[in-house]
Amino acid sequence: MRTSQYLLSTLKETPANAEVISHQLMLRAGLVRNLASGLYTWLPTGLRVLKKVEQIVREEIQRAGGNEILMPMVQPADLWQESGRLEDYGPELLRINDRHKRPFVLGPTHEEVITKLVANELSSYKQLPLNVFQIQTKFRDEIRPRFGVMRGREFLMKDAYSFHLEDECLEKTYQIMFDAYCRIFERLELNFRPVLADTGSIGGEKSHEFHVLADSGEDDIAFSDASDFAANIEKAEALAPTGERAAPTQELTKVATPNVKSMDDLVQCLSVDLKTTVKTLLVVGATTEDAAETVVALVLRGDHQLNEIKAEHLPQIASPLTFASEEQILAAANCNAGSIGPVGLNIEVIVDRSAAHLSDFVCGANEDDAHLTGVNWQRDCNDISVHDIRNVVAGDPSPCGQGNIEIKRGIEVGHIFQLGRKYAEAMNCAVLNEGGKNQTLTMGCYGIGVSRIVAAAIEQNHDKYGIKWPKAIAPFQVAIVPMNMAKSARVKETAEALYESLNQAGIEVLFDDRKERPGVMFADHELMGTPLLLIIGERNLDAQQVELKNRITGEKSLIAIDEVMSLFN
RNA sequence: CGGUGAUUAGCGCAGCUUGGUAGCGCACUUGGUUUGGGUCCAAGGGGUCGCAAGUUCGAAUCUUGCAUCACCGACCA
Repeated sequence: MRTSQYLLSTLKETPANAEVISHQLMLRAGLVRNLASGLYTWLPTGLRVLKKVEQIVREEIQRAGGNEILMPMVQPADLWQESGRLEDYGPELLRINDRHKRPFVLGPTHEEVITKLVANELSSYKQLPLNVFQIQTKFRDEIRPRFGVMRGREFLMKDAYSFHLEDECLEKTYQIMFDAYCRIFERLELNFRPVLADTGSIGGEKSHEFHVLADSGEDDIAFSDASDFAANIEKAEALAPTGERAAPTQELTKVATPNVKSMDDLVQCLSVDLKTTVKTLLVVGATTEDAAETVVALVLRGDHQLNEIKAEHLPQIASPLTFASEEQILAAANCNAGSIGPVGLNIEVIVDRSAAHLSDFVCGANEDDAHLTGVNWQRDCNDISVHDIRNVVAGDPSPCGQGNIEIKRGIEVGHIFQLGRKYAEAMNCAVLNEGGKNQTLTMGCYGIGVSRIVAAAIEQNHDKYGIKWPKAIAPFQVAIVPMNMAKSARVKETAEALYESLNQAGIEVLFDDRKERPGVMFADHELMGTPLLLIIGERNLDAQQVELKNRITGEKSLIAIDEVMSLFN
């Protein structure tokens, strides 16, 4: 490709509304352009990268036994009615009507469509297991699209689905896909980790996320510093403190704490360690039939954070987790949010394991501007249940039993689930088993965010000059950069000849035939991240040499023109 | 959806407080100059100042409403 024929749209200045580095560089290097919130056009350079990621994903999923298909992006709402997700999925699901006013949705995922298809196509256990996938545009009407293509509303995703008669078989395919995912991210040369994950709205039993480690990531990942253990913080278990709880030594005392609204205020006011206090949060309880909305108290040590996922998994608590309103708080605790405590509270009290291990602690008195000190479980507050409801923090013992927790940020680029029979049951997806009886299938589902990977790769591979593509996904393998070609016939001749040979050899080469100054060309190629530059100038032509510059290492060397082609063998 | 902020040329911004009919840098076009790291000189083109209403002799500027975009929270590949 010659730059004179190429849509090379680089920007010198950073667009104002791009926050993270990958978004800035994708705009500056001319990979994408914004159309509307969360919607992006892929320009030639970006599309080249996207296609390469897509191809690597395709090859590895095929190697793992996947059959590629392509399902419509527009799906009848009826199907979603059938699975129950028309209501469950919420406003992220974009609903549309056709000209006959028939309801459709824009597919955010394809469990319904594929399950329906398989239900129709398969009739015997002999056809199992089956693994099918597609690489398709998805639409999710995200509440807040951000960070460019990292969280767009429209995005490219590889989604695979496997079907099995028995759970053991699903388990096997799950492992095969797990391995395929590892190979994919290895080929992409990304620094990634598989982590234990919550199954979220898709539902199911076992689940791993694949995260690319980067500070700009939106998820916190908990690692053990002594083993392979890694889990999304949503999922990472906070172990109960070891040893017996210390016996009470203090009297229960009410102290005045005027204007104390937050934990910080409390620590200031009473000069106590945050770790010897507890905070009490009121949330809406699970609604029972014909009963009014109830309120449940959650008690955490002052320095800990509530893990909303863990909390909403408890049967006593409404899902999604909802905090109690001011009126509900007043009604349940007789005070405002800053002074709630578990002592004498007339509602269900759920205490975190760490908070439950405290003795002689400080808490709200259920009376404005007052707290209790010297509080002790059992003696002062008895009717409680203890659960793990907090986020792990760095330094906690790892739940795997080895080492301590470290926390890093990650970008979720893949997610695999063992779905079980949820969709197969809803969509009536069954085959005849060996005994000639109808048997509902069990399913796995496996996603990869193809467009998100492009952004994630940049987050991990850039410097102050621009993108440093991993070789496997660079838009071009090499760029020819001639110095002052307009004035030097020799330079032009050499550049044209090299371009011709590289093209002949099927190497993706970008020939910078613009009439630009060298600095402009260097800057553009560095921004775009082409791994190799062939710099052709009068300076080295007498010796029949050209200069080779490696974008990744920054190394420069001279190479005989005759040797150039051998670089690509 | 809640909180915050923005919207003036393709991009980045100034002008708004104190109303008088729009400017800077980059990019673009033409001519010259320069040619191994974003040259320099000169001349040019390009703007319904997000939209609508109001106040006023007069609105980018003041008022009100709306829209869009972004940031912080809940969602997720």
